[in-house]
Amino acid sequence: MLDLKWIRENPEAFDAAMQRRGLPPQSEDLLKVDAYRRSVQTEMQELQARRNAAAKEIGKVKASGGDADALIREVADLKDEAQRNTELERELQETLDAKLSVLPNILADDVPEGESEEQNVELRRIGDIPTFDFKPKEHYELGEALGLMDFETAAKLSGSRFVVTSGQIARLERALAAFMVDVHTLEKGYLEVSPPVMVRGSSLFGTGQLPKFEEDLYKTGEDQYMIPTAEVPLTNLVRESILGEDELPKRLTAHTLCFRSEAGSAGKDTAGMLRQHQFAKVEMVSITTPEKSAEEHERMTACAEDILKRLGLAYRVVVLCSGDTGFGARKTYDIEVWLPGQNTYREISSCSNCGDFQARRMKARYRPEGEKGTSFVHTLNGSGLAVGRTLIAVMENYQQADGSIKIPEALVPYMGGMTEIRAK
RNA sequence: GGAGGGUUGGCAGAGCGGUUGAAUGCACUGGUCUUGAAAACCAGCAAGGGUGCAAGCCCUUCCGGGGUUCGAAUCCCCGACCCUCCGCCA
Repeated sequence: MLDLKWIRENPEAFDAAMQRRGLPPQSEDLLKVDAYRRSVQTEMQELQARRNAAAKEIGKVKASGGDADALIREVADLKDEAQRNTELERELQETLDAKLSVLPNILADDVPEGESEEQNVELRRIGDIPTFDFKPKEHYELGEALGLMDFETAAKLSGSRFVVTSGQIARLERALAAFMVDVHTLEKGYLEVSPPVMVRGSSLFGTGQLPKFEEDLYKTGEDQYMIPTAEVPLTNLVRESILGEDELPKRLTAHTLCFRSEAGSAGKDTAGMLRQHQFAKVEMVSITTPEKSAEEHERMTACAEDILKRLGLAYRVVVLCSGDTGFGARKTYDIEVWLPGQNTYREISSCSNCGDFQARRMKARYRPEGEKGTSFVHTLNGSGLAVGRTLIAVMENYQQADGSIKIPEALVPYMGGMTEIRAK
């Protein structure tokens, strides 16, 4: 949510910011409603003040045994007027909220201009792309040949975009998640959290998935949804709270399942387990001060990168351009891992600095040391990493000519000492 | 699912329908004292919003929404959540 006061004071900057998002200028429309709302509010407050004063007066008169009838009649009139005013004010407030809640975050100054992912800017490539003296297969070919990955049965059970893994592939996925969480908690200072994977609408509003992106979510009840990412419960952990500056930064990580309806991506990545309705992800969330959030963004991205480095996977980091940056983010780094089977880089992590955008929506504040009052915290989130996609990457990058898969060294302890997966 | 109890400021915890935005304690901030610190003592300390150059003034908020009343944290109704007991159950 954007700061209306800021829009009021910087209408041109606001319109320019929206233009970067491909949206028409709308400060005029917004501020018109805002000005009207405030005039109604001021009027209402004056009525209220008069009513309060009269009510107190009545109390005094009555206490001293006087006759307060005239005053009582006057207040009754004020009340009707105030009622109508309140109604109008509420309508205007709702209009304003509806408009504000679908406006995307203001992009950071250093986000490159561009319309689509084509204009994302590559920042660095790390690791050596592996070479094969045979044609590398895609993960699902490998998995099916091993008899440990079954899409047809999954479709029978659940429909398209599901998979059943088994045996050492299932174990490998579990090992990956455990490895990631261990690195983040034992080495990077994140607190492991096991949050609910079903949340209320208000939580989704807080992180920005609602009201705009409801069709991407699975709804399980009147006001209950499956989470599309653990960013939602983790970030909402601080909703409606006022933290001490000494509690920041808060670094949280969780290994959870995520659920996405993938509405609108029909026909995209239909083969294999690249794009599923249900997938595992290790998520990182940081709650920081405004001064520290940019630095924290780099740190978080480095934490995600470190997982790839330790798995010996080649990757590149891109900064998303203005047209590709998500609704709630000021700036986003995508990490793309090399997939030999596809002969290309594919997204495996996305690290975003949301600034105070989510904090404003969920009223998450802190007390800056040495200052009076409170400020909104900054929130960041990043995958560290998408577990299913990491499984894909390991399978494809560590495949051997006979269809077996070597286990990356870092994972061997998590695989009970096993060094490769091969068909029996 | 059935019965009852609860939800008050950063936390704990009072609160008769009428100057209660809310006692008290803790925490926090400033000061006195001290070589320094601790302790003790004194003082300050809710959030959001409107208006104003400013000082300030005003409004809202005691889980949320309705209602009663001249006036509600206090009374009534609905909802959410929490707790206890019973039933069912992974």
